[in-house]
Order: sequence, then structure tokens, then C-alpha cells
Amino acid sequence: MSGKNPGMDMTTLSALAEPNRMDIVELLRDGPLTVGEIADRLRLRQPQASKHLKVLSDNGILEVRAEANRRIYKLRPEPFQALDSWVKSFRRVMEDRFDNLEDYLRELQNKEQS
Amino acid sequence: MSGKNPGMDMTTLSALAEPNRMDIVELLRDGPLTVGEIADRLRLRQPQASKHLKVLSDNGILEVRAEANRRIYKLRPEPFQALDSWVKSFRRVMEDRFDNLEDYLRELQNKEQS
DNA sequence: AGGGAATATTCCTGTCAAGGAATATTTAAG
DNA sequence: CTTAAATATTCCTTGACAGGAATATTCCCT
Repeated sequence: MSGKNPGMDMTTLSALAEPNRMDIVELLRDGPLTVGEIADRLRLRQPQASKHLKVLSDNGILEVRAEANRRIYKLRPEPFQALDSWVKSFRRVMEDRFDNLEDYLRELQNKEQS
Repeated sequence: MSGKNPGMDMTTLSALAEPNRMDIVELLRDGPLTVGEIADRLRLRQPQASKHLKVLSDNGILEVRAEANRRIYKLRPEPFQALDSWVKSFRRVMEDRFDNLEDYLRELQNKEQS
């Protein structure tokens, strides 16, 4: 074993960490949309829209449904569920209480081994 | 105004979307640590550790406390709370129901125009 | 004051990803 | 079969960013 990052899927995060893709996700939150519609509303050129959509689908954030000429993209629930449970695992941090205690213990250790 | 991304702070995401920084965050989840300890446990060279720590602090993910020679980094709750409430705003997506509806309408449209 | 630990910073280099423009592909319609 | 719309793909260029190595800074200790 090699101490790899356990919890969260990195690719999900890096996919979302790009303004246009984040915009796409935000846009798709109230329903599936066509490439053209997406490009329109976000003022993107079609090729860039397609590229970003590809990244998002490749990472499982979106899924496509072909409908004749059009391709309809929509959000997939899984990544968000994953993200949700990952963040929840930080409740100790979010609620604070923990550092005062730990800090104190560490202080002690340091002082006595010097 | 220009339709900027409203909900989530992008910089938080991009800061986390890097393996070593994610590792640091995971490591710090059970307590504050020193630069040296972090570098050690993650097998990072000290300068890279410092750089990543800088990025994380600059984005408000970590906070530093100087203690003589050492600098002790620890997680800040705010970004996680923010991330949490952002993800929660996707509950409609996470619970599905919404696309079935839309899908169904689309299906109808198609069938009757064939 | 001087030496050594702990940490930060700088400079350099290579890699990768995003945008632009052009082009390929698929599909519907006449 | 030709054309046009919708989408995907390719090629190119540029900028951002991470790692490496060296160096600067800060602080403790004697």
C-alpha cells in the first residue's frame, strides 16, 4: 500500500475546479440541456462547450442521452452524493472542538522531549 | 453583471484538486501539525510542503499559528461548511426525481412527431 | 555573537490544460 | 444525394502550476 488519498475522488474535484465547468453544473441543476443551449446561455463557443462537457461526462458528473441530432446532458447524482459524504466526514472540523484538546497534548509532548 | 458563479468558491475547489494538498487536508483532519511532521508523513520535501501549505492557507483552508521555530497548521472549518451547504443545495439532483419528469415530456414530444 | 534547526522564498524547467480556429461526423430534411 | 444543423475532434499556441535545487529568513541555544 502507498498511502493514496482514500476518501474523495480527485478527478471530480478538478473537473469542478474550472469556472466554465462549474457554470455548466450550476446551469444543469434545474434540468437537462442540449449542447447548444448550454453554449448559448453561458456564452461559450460550441467546441469549448463540447470539450468541457466531455470532461464532465468522463468524470461521471454528467451523462448524455442522444436524441437525433442533439445530445442532452444532465447531472448524475453519484458524484454529489460522494462529495456530500466526504464533506460530512469533516464534521469534527466543522464543529470545531478538537483542536484545543489536541493542541494541548501536542504542546506537552514537545516541551518534554526538548 | 455577468452571470458569475454564485454558490461555491472556486479557489477552494482548485486548492483541493491537487493530490498532495488533498493528502495534507486528510492528514490534518485529526489535528494540527507542524510543517516538518507533514512533510515527513507525506514524504514531501520541505519546500514543496511549505508551498502547498501556503496555497491552502491563502485560500482559507488552513490557518497557521507560529510557535517559536515551528509553524503549526490546522484546518479551518469555514470552507468545509461552505462546501457542505453548496453540496446540499443539490439535494434535488442527489435524490433523482426531476429528470424522470423531464425525460417523460421529451419522450412524448418525440413519439408524436415521428 | 555564532551555529544550527525549522520554515519560507526564489529561480528554473517541464508538463498539462484551456482557448481559438478549422475540420470531421452524424443526422434530419428536401 | 445534397445540404444544413448540431455536435465532436484535431491541431496549435499560450499560460498556469508543480517539482527540484539552492538560498534566504527566523528563531533557539550556548
